[in-house]
Amino acid sequence: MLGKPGVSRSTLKRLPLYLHLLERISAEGDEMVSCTRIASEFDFDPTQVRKDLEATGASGTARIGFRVSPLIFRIREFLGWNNAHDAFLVGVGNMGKALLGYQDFEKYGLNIIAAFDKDPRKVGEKAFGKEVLPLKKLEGLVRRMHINIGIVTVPADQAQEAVDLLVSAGVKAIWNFAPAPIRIPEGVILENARLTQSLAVLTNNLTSKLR
Amino acid sequence: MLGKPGVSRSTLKRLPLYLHLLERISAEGDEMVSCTRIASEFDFDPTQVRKDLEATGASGTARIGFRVSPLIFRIREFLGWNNAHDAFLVGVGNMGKALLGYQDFEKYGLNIIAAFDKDPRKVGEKAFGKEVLPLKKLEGLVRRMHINIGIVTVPADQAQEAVDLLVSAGVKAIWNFAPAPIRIPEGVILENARLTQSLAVLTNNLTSKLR
DNA sequence: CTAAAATCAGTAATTATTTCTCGAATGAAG
DNA sequence: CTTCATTCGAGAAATAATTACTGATTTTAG
Repeated sequence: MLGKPGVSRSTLKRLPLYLHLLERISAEGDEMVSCTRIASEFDFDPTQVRKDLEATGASGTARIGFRVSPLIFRIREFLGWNNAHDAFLVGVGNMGKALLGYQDFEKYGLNIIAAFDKDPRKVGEKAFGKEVLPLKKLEGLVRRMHINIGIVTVPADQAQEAVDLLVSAGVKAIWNFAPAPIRIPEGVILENARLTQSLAVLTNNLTSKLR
Repeated sequence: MLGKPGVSRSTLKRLPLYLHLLERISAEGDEMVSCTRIASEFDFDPTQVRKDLEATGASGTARIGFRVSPLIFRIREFLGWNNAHDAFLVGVGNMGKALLGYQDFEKYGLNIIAAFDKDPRKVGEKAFGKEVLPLKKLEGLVRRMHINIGIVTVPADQAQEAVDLLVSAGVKAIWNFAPAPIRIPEGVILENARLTQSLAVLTNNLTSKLR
């Protein structure tokens, strides 16, 4: 029902891929889908797809496959995307603004309520309909509004500071975009979303291809 | 000298982390560093760090560790970050703009030369000092300027189209930010930088923690 | 000069992840 | 009704990644 407790990171990262595909399939009117079909879209192994789906608690029927709509629901449920999580964002630079302007987070269960910045010139602005507040208001608002997620889009050298502030205010999870090693207390979730990691894979592949 | 040929994705993704740390260490004036120290910053296993560094072709001396500057150079060389790669970006939305405005790509060997967009209203603008050109100019310019990297920041339903255009123009690698399964011909490199994957890990961890 | 501690480097063991294999179920075709 | 092809599901095997172990090396301390 709830899906397995300890699912691997790799599986977790493939689930959104399946989800996007399933939504497209659903929009096209198909009601059933097989792991074979999903796998072929991504050049994955069908068994891998089946195991991934199994992890969410979904089950299919032989020869037919999975019903698309319940499968979508199960995956979203498993990822926690059916219920919105409120979040605060710290650091209204380019990346911060991009995230603030990203409409689709709603679909992914993420609701960025407000943004914070150190720079007084940025405070007071509205960025994509969201208010930019001074950092010193952060702590009180996190507590009062029971915010669980802090998104960190400040420069690397200010990242730990921003994280510490969010954590001490009571945030349960940090989504960090700064390229700096972050330390957090036991029990707080840290997820790093670092473009440089992805870029590293690309440029390494490219240079070894070119030489 | 050149580092091993087939290095795992996991290793490749840890290297930028080490690099950022090493640059900080270097800025603080330290000339030597041990794997033990690097590992402790990230709570990694020291052996893992040693193997990762080994993959770049670096070598250290017993009891002392690695010299910081040559190590930085080796990692950057291995990642292909010492020589700039020219890139075109397609899709000047929020994410596109964030990438265009990101100064630090220069450090990572990425040089975004120009941006392209379908929308005539966006064409002609300058986004962060870079010109926004109409899509129909893309093909010719890729060829003429020998652009190797295409960055795709269009909506999901236009992603394959944008990729096809870039690939047929001769781009060797695609850095895709759109949440859609992309098909590319053999020999072209595809690297997906999808925030939703990272978010999925976070929200799943958070919901299983909260329930 | 010797002993001790720290670290690299190479190898082995462990663990995690992916892929393969097989039996049962189901619908379609003849 | 029987046969066939497809798929799920469960477990086994294979592969990949991480972690542990051992010996060699080098500095520091006594």
